[in-house]
Amino acid sequence: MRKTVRELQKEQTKELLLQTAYEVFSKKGIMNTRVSDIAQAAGVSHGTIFVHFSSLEAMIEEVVALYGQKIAMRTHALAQSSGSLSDLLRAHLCGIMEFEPFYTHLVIENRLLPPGARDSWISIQSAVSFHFSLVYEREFGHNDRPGIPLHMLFNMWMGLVHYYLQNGDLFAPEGNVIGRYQDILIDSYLKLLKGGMTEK
Amino acid sequence: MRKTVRELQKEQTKELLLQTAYEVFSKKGIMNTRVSDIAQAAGVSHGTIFVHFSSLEAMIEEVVALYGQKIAMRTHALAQSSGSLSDLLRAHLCGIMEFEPFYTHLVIENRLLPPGARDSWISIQSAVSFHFSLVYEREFGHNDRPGIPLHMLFNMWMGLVHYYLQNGDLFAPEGNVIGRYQDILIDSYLKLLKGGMTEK
DNA sequence: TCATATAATGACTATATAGTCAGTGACCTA
DNA sequence: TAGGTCACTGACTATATAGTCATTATATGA
Repeated sequence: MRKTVRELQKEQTKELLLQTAYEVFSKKGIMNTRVSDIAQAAGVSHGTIFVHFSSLEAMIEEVVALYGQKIAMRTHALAQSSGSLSDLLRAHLCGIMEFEPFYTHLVIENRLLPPGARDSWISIQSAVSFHFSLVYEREFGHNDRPGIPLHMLFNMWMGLVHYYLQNGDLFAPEGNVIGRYQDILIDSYLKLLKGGMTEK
Repeated sequence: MRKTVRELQKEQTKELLLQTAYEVFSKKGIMNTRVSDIAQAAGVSHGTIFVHFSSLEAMIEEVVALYGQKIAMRTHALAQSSGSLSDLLRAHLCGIMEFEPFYTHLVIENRLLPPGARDSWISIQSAVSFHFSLVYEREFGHNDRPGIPLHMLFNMWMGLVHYYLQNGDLFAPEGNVIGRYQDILIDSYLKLLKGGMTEK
């Protein structure tokens, strides 16, 4: 059955709301955004939001799910062409950089978001973890760092990156934390990792 | 001039409010706590809070300043007796562990707190940074890790620890993240650090 | 063409909660 | 001991804001 104009416009409006919410969240933070902020930015009335979402929480969950998936997909795509761990880390940071303001608010607020949003957040991490393990074992095997579990190496990388994003107001008040620090982050991490380690 | 009973009781009440707020914050999180939660837990009326604090924000700032200082002092004390970096990291984690629920909420919420509270949070980090640099240079000098700035090594440690605390709901749902992971955290970090590095 | 369905509207309601203030009784001091 | 002071009370106010719903205007399709 063909789509009527109405159905099409409804979809467009919802699309508009999701994207507008993403932009407002990126700028103001998620928990600091009011329904009216989004309505106003999208140029629709307050009530329209609730035509498309059952509640603000539901809307947050949907926005985070949608853009979380975009982030994961993009990271996935960039990671495909990574031969080395160095490439992968750079791909990871590139993926983040494309969504940096929003991603940063997820880093800052993820524990305070509705449950579904936190789940989406965690699946982004999982996607990265998958590629990290893959590339790491291809490059080094898994016995080169006896006593340090692979997941710990992954957690160190994530911890480092998120630490910089979470404290972005100190590290790069203009906002481009990744652009400014990606080289030193990757370089330092790899030097530490490879200290005394032989490649496969 | 001697203190009157009144003055004394006023001080006691304020003390009680600060400590009660600390406890409620530790349990419920800071931004999720209402004035009435604290009043009820302390067994005073709602209005009493505002006899002692000009606003909820001011109260939060004062609580975080007070307990932030306690944490810093305690860490300082524990770090004094640290001969090696290993000792220092353990001291650091011990210091955190004594305040773990509250400290965890600072990790999770610090970017959303009133400005003064964030300042207090940052000074805790500074205190740790100071000891870290001191012990590190004593143990290794500062040329053993060419190409990795000392502050980056510090940020990696902090990033790792905070990553575990921030995701404590995944790592240790019962809450004792540090107790459960301190050995592996210290061990992994030091192994990574010392890979191929000679001591001074 | 017209009766119906529905996306959008925005005024309205319900609720949560920070902060105020007049009142009270215990303490203070002269 | 008497009048004043002040910590404390809790009902009250002000405000912000999520969510509702009757109404409107437009598209649908018989």
